[in-house]
Amino acid sequence: MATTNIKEVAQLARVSVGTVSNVLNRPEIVSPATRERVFEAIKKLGFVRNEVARHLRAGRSRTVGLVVLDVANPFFVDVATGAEAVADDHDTMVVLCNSAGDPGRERRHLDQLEQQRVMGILITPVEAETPWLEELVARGTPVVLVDSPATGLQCSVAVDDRLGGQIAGAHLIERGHRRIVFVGGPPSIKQVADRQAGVTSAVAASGGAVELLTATAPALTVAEGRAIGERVAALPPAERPTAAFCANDMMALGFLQAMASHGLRVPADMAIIGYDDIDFAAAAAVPLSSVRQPRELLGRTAIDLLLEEVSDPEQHRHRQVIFQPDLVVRDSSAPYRSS
Amino acid sequence: MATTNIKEVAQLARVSVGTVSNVLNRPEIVSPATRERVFEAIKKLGFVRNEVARHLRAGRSRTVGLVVLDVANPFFVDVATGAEAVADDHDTMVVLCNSAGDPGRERRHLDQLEQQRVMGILITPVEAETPWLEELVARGTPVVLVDSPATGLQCSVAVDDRLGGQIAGAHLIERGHRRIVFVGGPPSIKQVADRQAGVTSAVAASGGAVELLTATAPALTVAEGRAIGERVAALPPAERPTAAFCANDMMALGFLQAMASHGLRVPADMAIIGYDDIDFAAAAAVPLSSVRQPRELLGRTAIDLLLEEVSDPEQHRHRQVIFQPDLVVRDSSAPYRSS
DNA sequence: GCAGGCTCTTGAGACGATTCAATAGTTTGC
DNA sequence: GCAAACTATTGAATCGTCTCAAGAGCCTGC
Repeated sequence: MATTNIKEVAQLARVSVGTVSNVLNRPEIVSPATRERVFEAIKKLGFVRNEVARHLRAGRSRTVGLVVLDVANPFFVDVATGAEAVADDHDTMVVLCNSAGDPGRERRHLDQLEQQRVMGILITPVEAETPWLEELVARGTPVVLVDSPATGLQCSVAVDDRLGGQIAGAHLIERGHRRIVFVGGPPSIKQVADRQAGVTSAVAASGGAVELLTATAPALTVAEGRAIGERVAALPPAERPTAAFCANDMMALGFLQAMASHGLRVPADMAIIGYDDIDFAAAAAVPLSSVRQPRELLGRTAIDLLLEEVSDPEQHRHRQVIFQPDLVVRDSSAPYRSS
Repeated sequence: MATTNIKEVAQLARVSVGTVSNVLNRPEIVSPATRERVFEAIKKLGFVRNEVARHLRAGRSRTVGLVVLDVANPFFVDVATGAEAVADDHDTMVVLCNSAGDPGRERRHLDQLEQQRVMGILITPVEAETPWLEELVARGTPVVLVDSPATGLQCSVAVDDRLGGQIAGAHLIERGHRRIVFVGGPPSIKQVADRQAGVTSAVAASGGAVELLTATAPALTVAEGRAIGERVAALPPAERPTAAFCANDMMALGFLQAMASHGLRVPADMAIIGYDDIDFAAAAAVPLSSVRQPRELLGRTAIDLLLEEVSDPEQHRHRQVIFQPDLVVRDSSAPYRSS
């Protein structure tokens, strides 16, 4: 451990600790000669500031927690990248925490972050109901919900998932599909529920001509997408849907793999549309159509809101920012032709 | 900010701060009645321990920094996942930092981590020469090099990249390729240099029958892989290599996309082999052959070494752990047939 | 020569939790 | 009944830094 402290520096430079602190924080008020001596002592001892002590004194840290549902999902990595870009400009550190869709892990991370007195937390919650979060906010840690609209208790940034689902559904229906499966995850995740509601409303708008099936998995991963794909592929052709709308691209990629391994052609036998438009979607076996979200912008906006709240808590009014998704059509949802 | 402190709890429970601390840390030595009163006060006030103060007092934290070359590369996400799994079992937090291949960013992250007095740092350095790192170690922060063999100054975990390159090269040669391009990144990155050395030695072993070209990019990303792919695709067919060995899967995916957009068939016109075997490699347009590394195991082993060093610095001897890569053959490197 | 105004520097008191020697109170053993 | 042993609690010191009121010099102007 770098164990040299400001006191040793002060001794070596023959000044008081207060002066060393001044050299570090307001060098202009220290005389050049003294400043030089202090710098030399710092260098000689290899002194490194103890940020922990500074925080304790200051009462607040320059760290923001970002709790995401799945670090393995590039969507969240992009959100994090956006947030970090802004944080960098504000001398702030972002610590990335992975709840992996597990409320227990989420809670442990939140506890840890609160105990560390982070400046604030950006979070994509596992569940729609978030009593811990509300307590945490009540105790004074600012929170911004990411990719999940808030109830007014705090700020949030989100993309209109209902609209996204609707766009995806309308697209598949327009392409001639009459039997569509929604490949989703736990409906407790707000985004999943909304996307499902969106596709459901698109189907309803078709006036009964289109049938919507639903498959749910415990997590939005490639493996779960593949598992559902296996089950769908195993259906007798007459019962099998001709198109799948997946709750995210990870699932879509897994679903796509299952189609391939069962000899089903995409999009001829099965059209697929994903969600998020992660970079890997375009590089997939069959380039994936997907509902695109402004990933980095979500992260940037979230931390902007947080920094705004922190810098002027009195003036701050909570805001709910909502972005629009848009559809990226690639090969996986080419027009339906009955074989 | 959760601003209630141990003192207020003590007042409300009508005990001393020492007793509150005891309730928190050694509840068994406090009488049940007192303990209960303190718990009630804690609950009533919504008291949350200040980890910063604990840390200051204790002098050491329960946090480990993990500095990676590229968070957008799932390889590193998997390494991080492995490390976090072990950390979880030791009540330790992993802070993920992204150097993005930029020495400046790397240095800023290292400074930050040192100032926060983290327990130790796991890092995949941007450059082979690492003077800052050595100073950091000299000042007392334990460091474990990840995916990069150390010089003996500290522990390291790595995969034999030279062997990996050799395996990939031998495989392509065995498949009949006589003109191979190495799609690499900055040679300052040790892994890249080693993989290149490996393929070079495989080519040398062929006794002059095989020609090896080299393309380098400033970063190991999908975009850079695509850019190199564009250049290679533009070569006259006679000069064009028939196989590409990419420094990692991200580049391979980009390279693959470029082939597709130029109408070159993989593997008929161009065989491709990647490195890392990330999950997306199997889901690519043409499933990618790749040199597999034990990704999570790297992370687990790295933090194991770190925890070992921290828990008993006297006894600890630095170790260099080296794993073996193995080849995963998929469609992208099917046998070469002259068109 | 001295008041008043500078410029630097100092030193003490937070910040919030932990630790430990000291103390008060209770039980046990004989 | 009293010393010894034990239990429960206290209070002060400590970790490393920052802040700020106060002080020490020094200069300037009259």
